[in-house]
Amino acid sequence: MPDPAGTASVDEDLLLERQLCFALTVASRSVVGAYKPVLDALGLTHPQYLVMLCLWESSPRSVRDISDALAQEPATISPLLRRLEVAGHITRQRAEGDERSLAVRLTASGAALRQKATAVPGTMLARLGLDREEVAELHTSMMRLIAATRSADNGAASPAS
Amino acid sequence: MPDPAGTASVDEDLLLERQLCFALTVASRSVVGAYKPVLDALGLTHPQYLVMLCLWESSPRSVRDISDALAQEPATISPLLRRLEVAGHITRQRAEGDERSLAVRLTASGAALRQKATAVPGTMLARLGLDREEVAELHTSMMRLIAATRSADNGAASPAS
DNA sequence: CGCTAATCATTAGTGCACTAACTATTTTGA
DNA sequence: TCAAAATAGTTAGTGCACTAATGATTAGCG
Repeated sequence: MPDPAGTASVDEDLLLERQLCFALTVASRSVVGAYKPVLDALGLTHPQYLVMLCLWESSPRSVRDISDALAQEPATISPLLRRLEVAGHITRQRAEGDERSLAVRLTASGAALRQKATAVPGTMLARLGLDREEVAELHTSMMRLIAATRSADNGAASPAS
Repeated sequence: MPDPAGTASVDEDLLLERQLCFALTVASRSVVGAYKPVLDALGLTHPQYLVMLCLWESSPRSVRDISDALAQEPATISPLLRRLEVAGHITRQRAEGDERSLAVRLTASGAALRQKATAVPGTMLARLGLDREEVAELHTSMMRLIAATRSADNGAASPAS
């Protein structure tokens, strides 16, 4: 059984491996955790903050539109929007042209929250001790990873059909 | 402290900002999602896979030991271990020396699963189209980010500006 | 027109991750 | 020695993220 050249790296891969996906999930959780005290001041969770960023860019948007922008399922966004409505930041009403679609719209309160949020990015850069250049590098790496998973989905999913 | 030179970039930051934390969370979800079909063949979720990696490295471990290794709360690990026990991969019994502690131990089934898991790292590298060098670079970036959040927790919490 | 397809949003159900509160064991120190 | 503090693990409760199924509305086509 023991292949001198190959099996040695297989065992190491089960360690190295842990560093790849593991470091990524820990980094994600850690960064989101670092946002928490800052976003607590706004009364938002991190996913809710991302939705608000979406709406601050353009206000009447459908659920599908938001879920596409955030790369999440509509089923994930739905209850999240309900909480934002309860908090008074958005309204939810059926769209005029298409009664299937929902028009998610900022309230005055939701629009006003944007002013307080303008301080968040700078605060986070300071907290993490990063400059914009480092952030840009990390962003590039993440986008490459995301693109890699997309090609993985398309290419390796079902070659037999 | 509104700096006149900086105010122009504040609006842009609310877009750029989204690229930082947002790209990280999307990348994390995407990579975990890419693992799913591979880990489904082992009957493991991604967090369960990480626990098994832990135990394949050393078998009788306490809950606290595992939770430290994975940087998660014991309350997160606890129900996860219960499912792994139901699946027959581990046993849970009180430690001999300290009745408070739990000895989490691989079963024969759990140890055997390691053989099938040895193929996972190579499969994932191929699926993502990455080589070990790129993985190493990404890992370095993630570790720097994680370290940055740790210093953020320690340093920036108390001094009220 | 009327019937079927497709689309939009929601709900049900599973599993993760966290905080806070709780039980059960040590460990400690007056 | 024996009560208080510390430690180990679990449970309750909230929120996210996903898949699959449901209900409601619109679009397409014979």
